Amino acid sequence: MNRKIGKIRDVAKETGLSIATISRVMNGAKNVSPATQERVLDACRKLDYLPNPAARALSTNKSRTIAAIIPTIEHSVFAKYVAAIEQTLSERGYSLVLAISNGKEDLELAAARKLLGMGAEAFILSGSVHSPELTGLFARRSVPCVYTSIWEPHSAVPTIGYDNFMLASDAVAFLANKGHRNIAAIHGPLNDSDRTRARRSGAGAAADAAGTGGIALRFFETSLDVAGGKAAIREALDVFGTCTAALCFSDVLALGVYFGLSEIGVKIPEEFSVMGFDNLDWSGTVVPSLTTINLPAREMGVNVASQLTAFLESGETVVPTELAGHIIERDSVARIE
Amino acid sequence: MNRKIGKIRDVAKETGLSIATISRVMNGAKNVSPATQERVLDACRKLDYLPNPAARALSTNKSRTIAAIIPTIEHSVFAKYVAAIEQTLSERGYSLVLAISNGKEDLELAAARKLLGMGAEAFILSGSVHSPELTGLFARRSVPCVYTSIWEPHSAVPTIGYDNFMLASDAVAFLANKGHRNIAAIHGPLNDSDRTRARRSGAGAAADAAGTGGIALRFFETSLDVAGGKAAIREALDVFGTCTAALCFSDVLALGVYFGLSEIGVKIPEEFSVMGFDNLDWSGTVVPSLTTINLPAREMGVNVASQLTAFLESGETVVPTELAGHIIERDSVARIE
DNA sequence: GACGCGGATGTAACCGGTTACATCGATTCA
DNA sequence: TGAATCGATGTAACCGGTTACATCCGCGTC
Repeated sequence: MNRKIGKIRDVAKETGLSIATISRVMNGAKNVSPATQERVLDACRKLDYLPNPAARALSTNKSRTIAAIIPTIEHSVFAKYVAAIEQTLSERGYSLVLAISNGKEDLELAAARKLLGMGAEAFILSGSVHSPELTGLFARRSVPCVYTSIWEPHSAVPTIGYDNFMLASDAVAFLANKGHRNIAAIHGPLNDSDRTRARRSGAGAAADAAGTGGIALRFFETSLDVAGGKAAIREALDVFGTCTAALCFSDVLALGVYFGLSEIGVKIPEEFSVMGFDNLDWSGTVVPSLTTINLPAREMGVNVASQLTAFLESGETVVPTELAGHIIERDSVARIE
Repeated sequence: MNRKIGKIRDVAKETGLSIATISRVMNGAKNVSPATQERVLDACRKLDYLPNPAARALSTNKSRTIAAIIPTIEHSVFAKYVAAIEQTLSERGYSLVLAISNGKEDLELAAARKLLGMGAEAFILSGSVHSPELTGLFARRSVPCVYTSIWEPHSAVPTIGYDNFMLASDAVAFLANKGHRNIAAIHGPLNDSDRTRARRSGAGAAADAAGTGGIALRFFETSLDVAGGKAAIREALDVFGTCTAALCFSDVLALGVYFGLSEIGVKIPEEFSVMGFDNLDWSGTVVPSLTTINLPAREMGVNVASQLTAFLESGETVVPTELAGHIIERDSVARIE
């Protein structure tokens, strides 16, 4: 035990007050005289006192720590989202513990156990597909938990996010409306993400809905990075030569498509149209600027963090929330007849 | 208090053993008979018992939590680095609490206080410039701490990272060697980052060293994102029309330069050379592939996390470590005479 | 048979806070 | 003047683990 750091008893001794009073001051209780308060605060400063978080957590049964388990933090929209969560939690005096699952259910479960065993009070997960053990674990301990990046109003666990099905469907409709009839949809690994699956279904539904004179939609699965996009567009052009547009389920993939096309001298949008998903910070800057779907990543982070802290503080139940995404039309999609 | 969740006393009751024995089993102590161990483990499973982290932390004075305060998590090399830290800590049974400082000293200090007051046992900071209060705080409480992303062998606090001065200097030498005499160096906000300053000095030193028939190096400060790079190259071309190469202190900036040049129809590398810094995962995929400097972000994360946990576990002092960065020559820099 | 020894287990103090309840002095009111 | 009230403060139990130390038991030895 480090002798240097002051404990509450030391502060009590220093001020001649009881530990109860010190504790009251530290927690901003109302019934302490201003004079005493001042005295205590001074002593704290002098002794460099900081309440022991473990002791505090032990008696209050609150750790002021919230865990987020995300599939990845590298590239894509997750970084933005995590930053928003961190910021918001921080403002409210909570900390964020982070775990990365790489989209694997078993890693996610292990991470959850670890974080639970580390005192996390609430969990932020991505998507709605999780190991049953995980959900069981949370249920038994009644740990508050929310699913994000998706919108499923009837989910047992509240969701806060956007409707991936609808957005993808809108995207296809948008392209169709521009005259595109043969569309390559490029997406990341399917079994890692129900968001991807939802987007795929949504795109498919829109294509089907187009009915007669309908839309040919072909899916191309690839790795979720720039190289993946580049490889996928090459394949698409190869096996689906009639396609005139690529709908990428991430701006990162779209960037790969940009370079894939640049490499073979195909001009965007004159010769080929590209549409993204995410609206990452650079997507308006690339040339041509990328038509994409804005996902409210920051907003989502703020919302989740606020609701969860509100719940923990005052029991306000977290209400499932759909955040609007919308198409941002820029220069990468051409109208064709 | 939630009645559902089992406490150690419940497990003791269930098995008819004492809490000491339960505790021993939970901590893998050697002197428990295999039979008892089995019995305890069964009971734990049955009661869904997980040791209370706060209680554990209180008596052992260890939280198994390490804090990292980083300037940003969005774009750039930090995401990769954070992912590596998380993974490594996770493997060793530690958790990562994350705070984002946006490069502001006061935010950093506030974050550190909060994290300290939340039980972080060690701190990972970026760069070597921090508020004196921060360093004082750590010193008084003797909280282990390491500075990363930089290499300063004589720093009082151990550094684990790469030599930004040297790498930038190498980069300029590399360009000079390719015949470039007029170089625009594009970098992010100066006062946010001593890494940027170190790179700037290094580049300057290399330019000076070139001596007679020397190198004209001009610096352009911009925002650290794709748009920043795009704006900066435009400015550079404007006020420094003789330059033949841009050295970007981040691949993100280089990407902006790519698009800035593409917009005005300047071909890379035939008409203009571009060099990056970071070696982000996409930098080999862009067209033309980007010549850049590989920063060992992942390696750095692993190294920091391992050393810190080793220190906390067994007191092994953390040894300052220089990680090698190196130039990756690809296609974006041309040799000119 | 007494002794020593070592492995398995139990007892209880302790970690550093929070908080219900008790106490105390001053003020107010009948 | 005595009772009731109230605000400020103190006392001590409690949160749920860990761990030093004590105990107990079986076994080999002399």
